[in-house]
Amino acid sequence: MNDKQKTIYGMRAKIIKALAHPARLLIIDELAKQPLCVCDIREHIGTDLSTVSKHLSVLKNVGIVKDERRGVQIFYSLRCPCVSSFITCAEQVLEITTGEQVRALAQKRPQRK
Amino acid sequence: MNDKQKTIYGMRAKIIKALAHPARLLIIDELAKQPLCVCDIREHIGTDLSTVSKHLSVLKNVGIVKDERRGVQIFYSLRCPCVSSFITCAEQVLEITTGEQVRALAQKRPQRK
DNA sequence: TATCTATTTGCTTATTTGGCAATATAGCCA
DNA sequence: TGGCTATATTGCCAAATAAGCAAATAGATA
Repeated sequence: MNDKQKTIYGMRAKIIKALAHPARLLIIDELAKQPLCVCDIREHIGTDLSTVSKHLSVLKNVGIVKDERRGVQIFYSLRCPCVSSFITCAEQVLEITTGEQVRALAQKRPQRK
Repeated sequence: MNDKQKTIYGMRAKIIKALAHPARLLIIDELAKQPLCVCDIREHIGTDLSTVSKHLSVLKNVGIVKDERRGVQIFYSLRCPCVSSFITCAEQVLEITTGEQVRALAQKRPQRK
């Protein structure tokens, strides 16, 4: 991996890493429906407000969400809706693997290939 | 976030986390072209063989790749090609953000909104 | 100024990563 | 069959990174 590749793949990984957390995936799911303020999101996640804020800043730093102040509240929304496709794909991987597990369990007898 | 959501989003995050590393993204990119053995991948990445093997096991554990022995070598391939779309989406996010940075730099004067 | 909302900072704990060395595994050949 | 070799994996450690909570800080509005 040369320097150019390191840069490119490093930047991509940074974005994907920002999504690689249960709370942040939930945030993405909710923001895909509508923009929300921090306290709204806090209710969905159920952790400390500062934790929510940190997750949002992670997503904001890599450009996945944007924020906009409306009075005392700050609303977040998706800047790039395609991130929802991450979840779809993750679901497909899950289906493939769990599907195979189910089939493997069902095949207690030697299978005819 | 209730228990069911924790499970669902946890599983999804696990899959996405498996992709959230520069070396593993490069592996995905290469495997999208053709199946490769560990030593082939090692040449692309340029780290210790054991490191490559670990990355592959991370991908295998979540079901993103599968392995198959051919003679003395073990070939890895994508089990779910949709993971390539992660990279495409990451590119889009990058374009949006870097595009905005470029525009922001170009606008040294106050902009008419 | 008082209050409501959100962010930042400091700190501890937990997780991830990469390299080295040791170990395991399968194929191949005498 | 038994041993040899090429290939791949695992264990262990140190360094780097991330997560979560709590307290302090900032910004808007009445």
